[in-house]
Amino acid sequence: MRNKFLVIYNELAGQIENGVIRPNTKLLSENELAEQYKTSRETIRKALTLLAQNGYIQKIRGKGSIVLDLSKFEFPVSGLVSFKELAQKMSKNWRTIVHDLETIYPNEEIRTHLNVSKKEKVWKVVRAREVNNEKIILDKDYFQTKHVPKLTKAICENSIYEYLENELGLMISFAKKEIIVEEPTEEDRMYLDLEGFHNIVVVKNYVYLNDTSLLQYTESRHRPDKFRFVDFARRNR
Amino acid sequence: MRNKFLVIYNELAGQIENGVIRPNTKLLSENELAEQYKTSRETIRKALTLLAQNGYIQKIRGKGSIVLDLSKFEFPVSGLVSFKELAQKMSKNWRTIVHDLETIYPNEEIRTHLNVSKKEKVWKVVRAREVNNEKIILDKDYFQTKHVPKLTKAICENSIYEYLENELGLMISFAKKEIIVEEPTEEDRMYLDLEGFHNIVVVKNYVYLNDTSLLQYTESRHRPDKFRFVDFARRNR
DNA sequence: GAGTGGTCTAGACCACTCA
DNA sequence: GAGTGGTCTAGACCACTCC
Repeated sequence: MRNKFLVIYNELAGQIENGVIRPNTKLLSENELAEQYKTSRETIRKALTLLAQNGYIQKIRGKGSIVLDLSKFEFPVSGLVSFKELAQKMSKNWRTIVHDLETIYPNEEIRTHLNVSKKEKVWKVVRAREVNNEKIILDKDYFQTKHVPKLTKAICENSIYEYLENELGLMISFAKKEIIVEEPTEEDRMYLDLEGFHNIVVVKNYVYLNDTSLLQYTESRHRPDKFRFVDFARRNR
Repeated sequence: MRNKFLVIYNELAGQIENGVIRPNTKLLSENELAEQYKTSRETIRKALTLLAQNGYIQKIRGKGSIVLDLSKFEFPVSGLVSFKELAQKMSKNWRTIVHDLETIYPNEEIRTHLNVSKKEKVWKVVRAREVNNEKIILDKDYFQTKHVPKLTKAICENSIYEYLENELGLMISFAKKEIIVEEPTEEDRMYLDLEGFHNIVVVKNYVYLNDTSLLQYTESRHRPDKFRFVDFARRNR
């Protein structure tokens, strides 16, 4: 992290999170910050733009940058967050149970989702997520074998994301999420503690790499009472 | 719209949408674009960054900017989109039925959501949304009266957002969305065609103005079979 | 009118990709 | 090594807010 603007971003973000810079106060002006960090104003602006995009501040022309009250916006987890990160943040007791881990010749549905040919094998991973002794999420993942040569039970029980990014060096760049509600399937009833719920919240997730190729298709199937999705949206213009 | 980078953004976005620039091809390089538009490279970069953020292109260092296949990512409506915009985009038959339009002294729940005092009145608007002759969404809106002095049935039947932004000149800057699933209330059963569904998808929406003050709290209650939410997330770094 | 953030410039150096 | 996008600079002018 030798990017100047990232260093400044992280320092300011940390100070806001720790209350060193208090909500509803104004940040130093861009010119003052440029002087303080001995850098150009454009670099400061890059850091502040990031802060604004991530919900730390609100920039107001002619006035300054106001520090937002983070506690009002807890967990803008919209983006790309793994179950492990999330579970740890909420400091819950959690466990992952791997029900299936194999390479398969995909059926037509998966082929269209993953955009692969009949002849290509894909990884299929089925995992149940248990939080506070209740199995409430069923994750069905499909990966391109050309990007993921090896996968073990241990990796699936920990975090596949960590493995892909840190071990394999894959660069995940963007994802498309779709949220819908369905009837539970037999598989849902088998692997989850459904307790009579009549619906399942399905989060379909398409994960793309830096070179725009599709890496993964995931269906995350949530028990409706334990589902919560938070999104933080800014007007672009 | 005299911002150079916005003009360039809109021109390129339009060309991508209309297929003039085809998916999976490369954009001209930043230097070439700077020359073509007779501007500096940083300005081109601003336009391209916006294109990338909105899912039009993927920038790859050392290679170039690849045009993404928009049809794969239809409707990245995540952000701040009104029901009217959405319904018109899907070109469905739609209708809005206003069930309630009044100013009230808010109860405690609304007071915490809107962060107002006991003495302040707020607007309460209850509307059912009918699409293809089925009432599938119940919208409950609460507005600060200090920002919205007047509100009529006609406005509520059309688009409150349009009124706030175009008539009142309010500058909406960001919103926090929360999606959960609940049991239907009596009100849901009364105003919606629930047809035996046991759950309601609730989208809670907090809308903030440019000066960081809270304008509106909305609960959008969807029949689960007609609910669909699409989100497009980029890794920030 | 002083100060703020928003836009724009022309140039520099870097890290990366690909032939 | 030529070309690409990523970062950074120092300076300019603008639109806006507030006194």
